[in-house]
Amino acid sequence: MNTDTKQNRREQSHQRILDAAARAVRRQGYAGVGVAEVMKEAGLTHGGFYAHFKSRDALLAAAIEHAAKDSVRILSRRIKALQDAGASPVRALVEGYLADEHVNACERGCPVAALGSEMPRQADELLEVSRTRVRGLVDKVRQTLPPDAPAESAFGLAASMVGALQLARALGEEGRAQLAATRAALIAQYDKT
Amino acid sequence: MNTDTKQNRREQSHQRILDAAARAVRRQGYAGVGVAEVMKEAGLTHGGFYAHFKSRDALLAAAIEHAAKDSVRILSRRIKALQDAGASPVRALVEGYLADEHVNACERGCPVAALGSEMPRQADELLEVSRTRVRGLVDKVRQTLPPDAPAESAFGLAASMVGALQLARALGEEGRAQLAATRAALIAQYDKT
DNA sequence: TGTACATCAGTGAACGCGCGTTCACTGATGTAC
DNA sequence: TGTACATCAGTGAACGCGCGTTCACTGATGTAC
Repeated sequence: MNTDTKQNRREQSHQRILDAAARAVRRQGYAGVGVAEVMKEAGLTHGGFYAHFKSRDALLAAAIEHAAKDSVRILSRRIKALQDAGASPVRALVEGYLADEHVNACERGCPVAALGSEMPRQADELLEVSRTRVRGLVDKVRQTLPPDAPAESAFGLAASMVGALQLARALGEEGRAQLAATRAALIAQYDKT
Repeated sequence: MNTDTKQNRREQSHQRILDAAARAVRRQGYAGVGVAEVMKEAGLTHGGFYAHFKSRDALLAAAIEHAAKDSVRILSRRIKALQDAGASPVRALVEGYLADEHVNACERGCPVAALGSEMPRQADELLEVSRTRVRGLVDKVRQTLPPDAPAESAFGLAASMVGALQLARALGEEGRAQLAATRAALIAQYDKT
């Protein structure tokens, strides 16, 4: 149908804007996302932006959620591959999350690691969305740990992984060497298989 | 001497600007530091800024180093008090770094935790200064751990503490509860006293 | 000691620029008859 | 089937605002004689 075509075009544009924003926010942080740049990356001009989002802040909130979905999809695939290759759930999680690929591909990676230190500074709506992402990460870790693991250990492992990813990214080359050892240590500690 | 007085005034202004910037950068992030706001907080007008620093970026680099000194001073005091009260070095480090006071007083706290996710995005000079701060934190942890601890464990503990502090700050109230358990777990893991 | 001059930290107006936002318009797509 | 009209996603010029930076000036402090 014709109506469908028009709707589809709009929807596709919307998705391209969201995709671009979800990458930009992880690459450049909350403050680094510019309306014009995002629209350009989506193949549009800046003027049309407000037909898609109420404001830059509304875009950011949607972008965080979109980024989380994107990251979960990529990480899940990697984790599944590791499990298929024989790794235990915990080992697959740690090796998947702290993979060198994740260190390098910040703009497609976990938004909690990409934005962690900026989250507490955000205003209402953005803060709430960001908190939900943190809880989501901790939950994901909790579901991976064996059911008899202490309740707090999910938060601890999530924090360790986020911190290690950030420090490795900040240090560059020399950080990557440290990561390998950290992966092994976390697996030794949390994997009771 | 009169020359001294004039020099002193200048030096005092310089310090107040640095202090204000060091707090601002931890409170608001790299992008959140504004020349006018910092000068105002230092009790001056914005025009005089360039008599003290070559550029906003030069201020930021100096502010990071200043923030690190400020944070080390505060943390060292807290850690020493804990040791004086009978805590082992590792316990004092973990309880001092992950103290509720540190969660709340972000603008006087560790710059690595306050800026971790933003560091990889900074340009040359700022990146180098930031990396040095990460190395400084890892070194501090290494010096606290017993000499026979595995070489990589300093990076791992530093990452765990930075990540835990960030997630606790992002989560607010509910994060503080998780922190207590994380402190205990990290001490149990790293303290072989 | 007092007076005229020099210094220089700090002031505040001004500038250029980028960014978020608005809005009148366009032109391709879809509808009515 | 063809023609006139309606819709609406997207365009691009324009706006106001905040920010980094510059610069001519001020006025208190310090120096020279």
